[in-house]
Amino acid sequence: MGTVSIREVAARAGVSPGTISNVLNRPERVAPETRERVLRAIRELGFVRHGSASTLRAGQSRTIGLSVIDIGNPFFTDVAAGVEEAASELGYAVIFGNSAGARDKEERNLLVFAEQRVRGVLITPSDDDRARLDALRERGIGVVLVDHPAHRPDECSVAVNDFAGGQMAIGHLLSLGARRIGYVSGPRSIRQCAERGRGAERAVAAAGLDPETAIEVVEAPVMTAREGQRAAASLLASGLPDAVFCANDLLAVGFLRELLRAGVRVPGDVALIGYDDIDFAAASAVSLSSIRQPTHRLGRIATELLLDECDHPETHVHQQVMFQPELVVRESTAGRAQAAEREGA
Amino acid sequence: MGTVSIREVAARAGVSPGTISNVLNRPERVAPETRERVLRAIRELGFVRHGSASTLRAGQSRTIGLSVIDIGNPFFTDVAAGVEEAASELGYAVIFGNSAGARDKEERNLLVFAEQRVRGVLITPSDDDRARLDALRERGIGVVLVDHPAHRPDECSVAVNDFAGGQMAIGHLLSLGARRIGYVSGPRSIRQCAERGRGAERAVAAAGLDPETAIEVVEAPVMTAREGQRAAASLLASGLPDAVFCANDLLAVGFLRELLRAGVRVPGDVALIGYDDIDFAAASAVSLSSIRQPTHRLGRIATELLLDECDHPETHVHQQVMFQPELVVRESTAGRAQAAEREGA
DNA sequence: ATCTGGGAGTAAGACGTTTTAATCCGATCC
DNA sequence: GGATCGGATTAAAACGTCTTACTCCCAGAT
Repeated sequence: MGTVSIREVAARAGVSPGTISNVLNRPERVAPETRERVLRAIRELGFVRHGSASTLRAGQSRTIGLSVIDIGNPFFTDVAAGVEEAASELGYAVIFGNSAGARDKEERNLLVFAEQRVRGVLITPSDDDRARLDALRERGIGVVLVDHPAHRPDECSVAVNDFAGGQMAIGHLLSLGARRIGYVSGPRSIRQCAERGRGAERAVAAAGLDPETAIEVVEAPVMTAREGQRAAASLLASGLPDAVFCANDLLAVGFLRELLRAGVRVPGDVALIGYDDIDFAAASAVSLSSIRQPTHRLGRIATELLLDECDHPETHVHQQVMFQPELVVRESTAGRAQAAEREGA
Repeated sequence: MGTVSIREVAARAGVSPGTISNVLNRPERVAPETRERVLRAIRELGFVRHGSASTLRAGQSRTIGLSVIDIGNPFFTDVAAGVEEAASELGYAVIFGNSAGARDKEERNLLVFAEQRVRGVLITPSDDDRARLDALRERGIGVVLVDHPAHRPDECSVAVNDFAGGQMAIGHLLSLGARRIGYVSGPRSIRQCAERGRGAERAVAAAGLDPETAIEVVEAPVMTAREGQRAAASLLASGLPDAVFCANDLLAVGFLRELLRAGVRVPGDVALIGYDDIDFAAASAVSLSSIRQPTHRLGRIATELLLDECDHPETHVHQQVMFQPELVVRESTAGRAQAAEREGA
């Protein structure tokens, strides 16, 4: 087999196996010319360290696990890209699992992570059951929650303030003069959707309106463009509000399309705002206002927190990072003047 | 530490460690009631097999590596989802790396895979250098090319016929009566773009036209919606063709947007077709015709081929799977009658 | 009664690395 | 010149699992 061990490298360089290990892990303890000789031998023999042997003996690996709810969703894709980037820079490999929102698949992912003795786990939990995560921690595996604020002070989390995002979206629509507002939500069982909805209600109340009457909620079973279209159709039938807030951009894109096809002008007749600010938001027929989340950074920070927790447990302080989302105004909610200005540009 | 070894399970169940290993790996060799006793002990102690120890001793792991060019691209995301799904079903974990098209990052990914002693590697190579892949094979690590046809009979690959896709797209535009056609390409250095372009030329030639004059090529430096808009602006200035083929849907979406904003009717004035059939294709202002690729299946099949190669090297026959893409006609190229019919629906 | 065969389980030695304690050796100090 | 020190290196024992060869024991055949 083409598999070269540390022992053969040692023989070639005329030193003991322990020295090879030192060159690999604490090069400063090895005399420069010995080190050089060893590195040459490594190169010549094409030696690659056996990660499993290393993990076994050292008791800790250089891998982390990432379990997300839906890799097909651009939001999670961006997060994953951030994770991969940061992990790779810090010398860690990423084992990746898609839970698809299914509890048992999530559990399988965690089992695989435990078997691989990953250093830590990044997870967007699909429910509020923390027993499994605590079980991991007892095994010495760090856990950081992603896009899910921690309830407890003894765990790290990185999330974006969905409540504020909801407020922000509705505040913007109100500032345009809207008084009757539609909220196209995903399943309320999804924490993010519920939070955004609560934020929306708060904003309406703060403006002195009654949330019960000012907001009309449509709950879509899944957050896809198709469901957005369907929601639009149903609102078209029952009477359109002044403005609409969709719980994500996929819904908003579908919603927009149905409006345009029905001859409704956006933002003239109805103002529309989405959530996530995915790439397509800027590219749709009427460019879409949205609430931007720092997705890539979310992934990066989560990874850095996790590895800090793992590598420096004594100095590490648990943090519940909460990013603020950001309003991005485009044509779908631009005032007439702004719209005209943009058309000209 | 919360780490329970096979030995403690053995003590609890009153058997030897070897028997635990047998229960885990060849349960049929163990008497039913002993097996039951062992499984109970495993449950009670919360034992989780140490994957690294297992890999070290057995000489082979239950992980595969996946290196893609751009995880932000929905095409690769879908492929990755297919890979994860298949691997998970077959009991394998996926280590994931994003090469971002950079040679050195790709190399780093492969090094990590080699250190982890992955069973095999799925890779969309960013260039044609096969030396590194052959080096992996010499180490006993299987390799399957993804979205890249193999040049040699001794390796597996899974790809989609880009040449045929280009032909198909242009054939469709020609059948609508188009005679001057624009091709908005990505960088020609990307194999897929070049192939689709070659297919386009062939289709034009087959129709008795001169590719040189019938096709106007615009080469975008990156394949984003923004670049699509820019390409549209430049064609608007220099005179629009009858129909346009974009090398992917991101370009097409941007292109479409710019046309609509300029008051050009689609498909009335210009017919437009994209490539990939991403979710948004159906949801854009004028729903977009496109060339669909079986992305998810691409990932699945690649994984299955890889694991077949790894698990049954003696019976495995190398395959170069070439999927055929599929034309999806929507409004952006629909004939007037079809368009009217769809509006009604 | 002895032998044979086979099913069930065990003992012990790898796998390749890391790490601890020990060794070696030349330089420095008194 | 002997003792001491400290840097560089080594020997050897782990880490947890799998696997090979072996033992044990009982059922069935002779």
